[in-house]
Order: sequence, then structure tokens, then C-alpha cells
Amino acid sequence: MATAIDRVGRLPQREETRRKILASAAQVFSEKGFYRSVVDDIVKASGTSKGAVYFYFDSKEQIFMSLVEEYAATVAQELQIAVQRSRGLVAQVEATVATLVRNFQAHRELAKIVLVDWPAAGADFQGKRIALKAMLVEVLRGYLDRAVQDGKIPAQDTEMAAYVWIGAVGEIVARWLSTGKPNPLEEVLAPLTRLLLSSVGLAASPAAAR
Amino acid sequence: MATAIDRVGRLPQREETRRKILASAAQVFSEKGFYRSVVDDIVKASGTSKGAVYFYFDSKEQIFMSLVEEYAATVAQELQIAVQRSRGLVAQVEATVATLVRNFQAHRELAKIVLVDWPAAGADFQGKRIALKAMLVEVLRGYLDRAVQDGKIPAQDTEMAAYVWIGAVGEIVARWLSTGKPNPLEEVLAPLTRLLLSSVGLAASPAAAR
DNA sequence: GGGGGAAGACTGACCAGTCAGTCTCAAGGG
DNA sequence: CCCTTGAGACTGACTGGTCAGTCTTCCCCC
Repeated sequence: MATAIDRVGRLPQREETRRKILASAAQVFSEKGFYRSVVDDIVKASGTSKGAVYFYFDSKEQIFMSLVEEYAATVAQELQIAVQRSRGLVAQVEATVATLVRNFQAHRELAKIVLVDWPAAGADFQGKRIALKAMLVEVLRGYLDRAVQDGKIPAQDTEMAAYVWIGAVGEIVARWLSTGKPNPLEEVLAPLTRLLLSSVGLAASPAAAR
Repeated sequence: MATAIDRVGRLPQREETRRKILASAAQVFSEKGFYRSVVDDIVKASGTSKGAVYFYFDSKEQIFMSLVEEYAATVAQELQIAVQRSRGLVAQVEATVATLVRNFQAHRELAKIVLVDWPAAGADFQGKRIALKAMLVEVLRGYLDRAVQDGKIPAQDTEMAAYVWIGAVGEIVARWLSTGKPNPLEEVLAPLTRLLLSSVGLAASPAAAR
């Protein structure tokens, strides 16, 4: 909308303030969790004002949701690209794990919000959480099913396997977020990938990848 | 403590009220989560009074903690017994998964509190959470290490494997808690056990157990 | 009649969200 | 050119509701 006034006009300013608010919100939420965070914390951290916050967002809850949605969208996109680029189960799992782990590592605050701090109560929160997970599950399940069809791995409950994988990766990253171990997180890439592959019945042949 | 006055005196009464409060708290917390739950909800649900609640507990937070601690203690105990009773990795994994899954199934409310609603923020909550997980990890890690020593499974990062397993089981139960699938939850027992075993390199030989 | 246990009205801090107003800047008019 | 107007962006003091925790009172058993 109205990109005509961009030159030196309104829009850039608008986006800048909104961005500052979201960035500060990520920081504050990841530090204190949703309920212990106070809108005035975000106001202070962002160097704006309460009015500005409520100019851009309807509610504290909506700030949180926007944060999660925008982050989830980028992760989903990265993941899709990484998986499409890879051929074969091994490469796809490697790509998935690496993408997720690297992304969480690069966006610690957002990772903490999504993996640890996410408020459980409230239908909105809960619904979004389930939806996001389902989306992830679909990606994993897709290539697991293909591997089954190709006879690469035995037939099995691929949906359950996908949930198991998500739980596994989530737990490993959550541990890193709250204890700092292992440092760097990337150490887990190889063993975790091996573990996941072997869980669905793909024995780890030392030089299988690529 | 003070079992001397039990006959027909105070203690039973005392315990009864306290128990009612805790039971109602479990219900309320699992429904709304910690922060959206209001102490008056617990008062109403328990049919007691605010005075009674604050007679037995110092704070809302402490009610929550007591709930989690008492539940965790019983789960830990059951788990310890189940594992000690089993010989060999397969039987131990079976026992662990079955114990956890059955327990969560039998105490849906508490399971939801522990697995889904546990408030992330706040050092107190967080610390206890990490400690409980570490305890669980120790049990799993213990028998994984023994299996490695016995040459049953290849050498590997058993601590990471333990976290992966916990994440996996947690995720499966969490899915059941929020979506109701699968019904009954026990359907996952066999495939989940197989998955976990094979993840650490123990190929599922159809008649391996017992 | 004394004391432990329970009731529930009450208090005060806290905080999400509002609103009346200010500031900035662009456009139109003289 | 300068002045007015108006609209959009932003400010921050304020409000109204909420809720954890307290306090007084009462009851019941000894």
C-alpha cells in the first residue's frame, strides 16, 4: 500500500518503529516469559511509548502472536528450501536438523519463546502452537513416507515418528537454552542426525551421506 | 510426621482439607495454566476458603510447586521400581515407556501441568524443572551406559540419547493431551518403544523381549 | 473458655489498555 | 515564499479492573 510516498516519507518510519517494538518484545518475553513481562518493559526497552505500542498492536497477546508468526514463517520457508534442495532421506534429515539447530542458535531469544516460554493457556496460544507443530510434522512425514515407499526404511507409523523427532530436537535445543550445554550447540548435529535416522530403521553406514 | 494424633483427631481433618485444595488446584491449573488461574478458582473448586488455602500454603506459587513435587516423587518412585525389576535394555525401556505413558494417562491433569503448562519464566519454576528432568535423564542414562558396557549397543552419547527419549515421550504425550490422539494413548507403547530402542542401535528382533 | 482451623470481606499493588493532546510534515492557498 | 490546515505518528498520565495475600471474626472440639 502507498509505496509512492516512500522517498523520505512515512512508511520507512512506520516500519522502523514497529520493528523496534517487536525486537524489544522478543528480548523481554524471552527473558521473563509472557505473563511476567509487562507492556511497559517493552515500551522502555524499545525506547518508544505505550501509545506507539498500542498504535501498532491491539494487545500484548497480539504482539506475542506476531512475533511467533513472523518467526515461524521464516523458519518454515528455510526448512522447505533446505529439504527441497536435498535428495534422499539421509540428506533431508541432515538438512532439517541442521536448519532447525542453526536457526535456533542464531535466534536464541525467539527459540526460547517458541520452545520454552510459550504460554500454555488460552485457546489462541494453544491453537497456534498445535498448528505450527502440525506444519512441521507434515514436512517430516512427507519425506518419511517417501522413504517408506522407496523401500529405504520399513513401513511404520510415520506421523508418530515425526512427532518423536520434533520432540527430540526440541528437547535438545531446550536443554541448550536453559543449561548452555553443549557448547556450541552444533556439536549435536552429527549424533542427533544419526540417532533420528537409526530410529526409523536406517542403519548409519559411515559414508552414507551426500 | 506426628502420626501420634491420628486416631480420630486433627491430622485426618487437616490432611483432608489440604488434599482437597491440591486436587482442585491440579484441576484448575491444568485447565487454565498457572497465570490465568486465580486463587479464588481453587477456593471455589475445593469448597474451602481463602483462609484455608493460605493456612496450608504460603503462596499460589507454592501450591503449584507442591503439586509438581509430590507428583514427580511418585512418578520417580514408580519408575525406579519398574526399571529395577527389569533385566536387560529391552525390558527396561519397555518398563520405562509403559510406566510413564500409563502414569500420564492416569493423571491427565498433572501430566498437562508438567508437560504443557509448566510456566517457563521465573527462576524457581525453571530450576525445579531442570532438576526433575535431570533426575529422569540419570535413570535412562544409567541403563543405556550399562547396555553400552555390555556391548548390547554401540558406544555413543548416552546423555544426549536420554534427552532425546524424554523429548520424544513428552511430545507424544503432549500431542495426546492437546489433540486426543491416539486414543487410547497406549497404542503408542509398542511402536514408541521400538523407535526408541532402534534409535540407540538395537535392531528390533521380533521376539527379543522377556 | 481456649485454641486450632476455617470463613470471606477487604486492601493495596499492579498493569493492560485508553485518551486527550503534541509534534512533524506535506499540501494547498494566498 | 510563508502561513494555515489537517492527517498521521507518537506521547505519557490516567483509569478501572483484577487478584494475591491479609485480617478480623466465627465456629467447633476439647
